[in-house]
This record gives sequence, structure tokens and C-alpha cells, in this order.
Amino acid sequence: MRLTTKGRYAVTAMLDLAIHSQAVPVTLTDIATRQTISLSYLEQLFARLRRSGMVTGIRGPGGGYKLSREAKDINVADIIAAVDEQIDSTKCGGKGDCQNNQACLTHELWMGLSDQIRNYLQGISLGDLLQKSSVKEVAKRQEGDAKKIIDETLRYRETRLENA
Amino acid sequence: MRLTTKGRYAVTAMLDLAIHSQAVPVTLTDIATRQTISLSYLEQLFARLRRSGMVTGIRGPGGGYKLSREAKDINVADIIAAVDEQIDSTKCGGKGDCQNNQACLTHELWMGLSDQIRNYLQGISLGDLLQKSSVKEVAKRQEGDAKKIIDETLRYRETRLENA
DNA sequence: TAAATAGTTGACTAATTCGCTAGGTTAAGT
DNA sequence: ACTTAACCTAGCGAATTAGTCAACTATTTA
Repeated sequence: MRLTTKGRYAVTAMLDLAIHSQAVPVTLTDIATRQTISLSYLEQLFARLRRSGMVTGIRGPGGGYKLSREAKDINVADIIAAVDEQIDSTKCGGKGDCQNNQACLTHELWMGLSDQIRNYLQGISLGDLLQKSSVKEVAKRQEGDAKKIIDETLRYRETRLENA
Repeated sequence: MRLTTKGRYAVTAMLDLAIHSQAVPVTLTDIATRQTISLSYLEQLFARLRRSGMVTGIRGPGGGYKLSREAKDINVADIIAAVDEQIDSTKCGGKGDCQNNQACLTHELWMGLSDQIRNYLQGISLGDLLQKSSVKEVAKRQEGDAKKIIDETLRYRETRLENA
């Protein structure tokens, strides 16, 4: 388990998706606008997230991304693991023969510690993060900020849905 | 809080130091030999650890490094923070004005999550890690492995201490 | 059916970090 | 003096980060 900015971007974007994901899919352009993340970089991250089965891409006009599961069933550890290709952090690929063909201290210690962190992050779901009131407030304000850009599109989609 | 191999090296080295730190200081050469980490890289890591006040360097023959505090008073989060220069992970340096001069989602979410991870790692001390029996076993075997290299030096030092 | 939208893919790039090497200087012990 | 070992600095190749650009494919609407 590594913790880098890449993982942070992914978690932030997924939370944004969880917040705005209603019946209508959310486009990466919307997320990029709200979270000020490069669109192309988001595309790379979501390609991995999609392959991990956490999100579903819907093509064509009115398309975008949706969570594949409920927010409460997606945890932070999974998101980070999806975008961070885990390089074998032990020189021997987990075989335990890094030092004189035997297990090294790193193995016993760090692997265990890494597992603990993973377990910890696995206990935190997107749903949990949504609960936090502070997140809700910021999200609400961000919607307002981006309203001028997104509003028309959104309104258009909603109208279309109502007519369907 | 970031988690990279750099931090892992630092934690591993500090644990090695904690295990072997008796009355006699431990040289970086010893640690480098036991943990198969580059000596010069270790020097860089320990420069930071020393500046953070976690270890004390003793120069000259018979010198080496010692823990500045007891193992139970040094936690994993501090070690990682010491070697990982924390790049301001919010674009605005924690001022909370990254997006339209207001706090962004990243702030509310990731900073909070990062704090949780930090708090968690702060609860794990070197002393706690020493308790783990598996660590003890590996350390014992590693001592045996490195015995041919280190034994003479160690014996020499002990003799010197007894005579003092 | 044509046009517009939007996801998908891949190649490419500048900047940074990682892990390490090489070479020194300084302080302390014998 | 000589050795030891901490301490310091510069630099290097590889990897990663964060991002751009461009082409392509699928879907929907007109």
C-alpha cells in the first residue's frame, strides 16, 4: 500500500462522483471542472477504476460515469489500489528470499504494517466520507461555483429525462 | 502523509537500530550490511532523522548512531515524516484557497483522511514493533548471518567497554 | 444517415522523486 | 599520525507524476 498524490486525486474524484451521481451519469469534464484536475489525467485514472469494476462508463451524449456499486460498498483502499500499481516492495516479489534466500526484516515488519494500513483504509467507504457534514457543505458550494458552466447541460439532461 | 519505499527504508533501519542499540552505538555500515541498504543512502536518511532529533550521531572510532529517546517514544509516523519531505499536497500550501480562493474538496477530504492515517501510525511505536515475536526471530537470524562480518568488531568494542 | 457528443486508447513530455554512487570534510579515539 | 565513522555535497539513471495532444470508436439526437 502506497500513499501518493495519485491516490488522493482518485479518491477525491470518486467522492465527487459519489456526491453528484444521481440518475444522470457524471462526465469527467464536470469532475475536472469542480476539482480542478486535468481532464486527461482523470481519464487515465478512471480507465483503471473502470477496469477494477468500481465505475461504469456510459458512452454517447448524456453519458458519463456512474458508480458500479453503492457508495457504502466502495472503500478507500480499493480506490488507491486501483490507480497505484503496486510495485513489489520487497525486492523479491513477496517470495521472502530477499536476503540470503530468507525473509528480511522489511518483510516481517513493513508487510505487516502495510496490511494494517490497508485494513484500516478498507474500513472507510465512500459512504462514510459522504456522511461528513463538512464534505457536504463544500460540495454544495462547489456546485454553485461551477453552476454557470454545468447548469445548462444539467438542466438539459433533466428535461430530457422527464420527457422520457 | 505519504507512504513510499523511502519511508519503509527509514522505518526498517530505525527498527534495526532499536534492536541492536545497547550501550554501544550502531554504525550505519552494520545496518547497511544487515538490511542490505546502500550506506550512502542510509547516511542521507539518517541526516534527516538526526535533524528531527530522533537519533544521535557519535563520531570517531567506536561511534555510530543511538536512539535519542526510548523506542516506545518513537512512532512510525514521525520516522516517515522525517524522511519524506511533505510536498504541500493541496496546491495552496494548506491555506485553503486552492479553488476560487476557497477550500477545495481535497482539503476537507484528504487532509482529514491523511490525519487519520497519521494518527494511526502515531499510535505505533518502535517499541511496539520490537514486541512482535516474528521481528525478534528474524533479527536473531540476521545477527547470525552477519556475524562473520560484524562479530569481530562487536567483540572488540565490548572488550573495550569492559576495560573502561 | 449525418452530426455531435463522449468515452477509449496510445504516444509523448517536462518536472520531480528515488535510490544510489562518488567524493570529500570533520570529529573522535588509539 | 592514523584510523574510524559521522557528516556533507553534487550528480546520475531510472522511475513516477501529472499532464498534453491526437486519433479513434461508440452512441445518441436531429
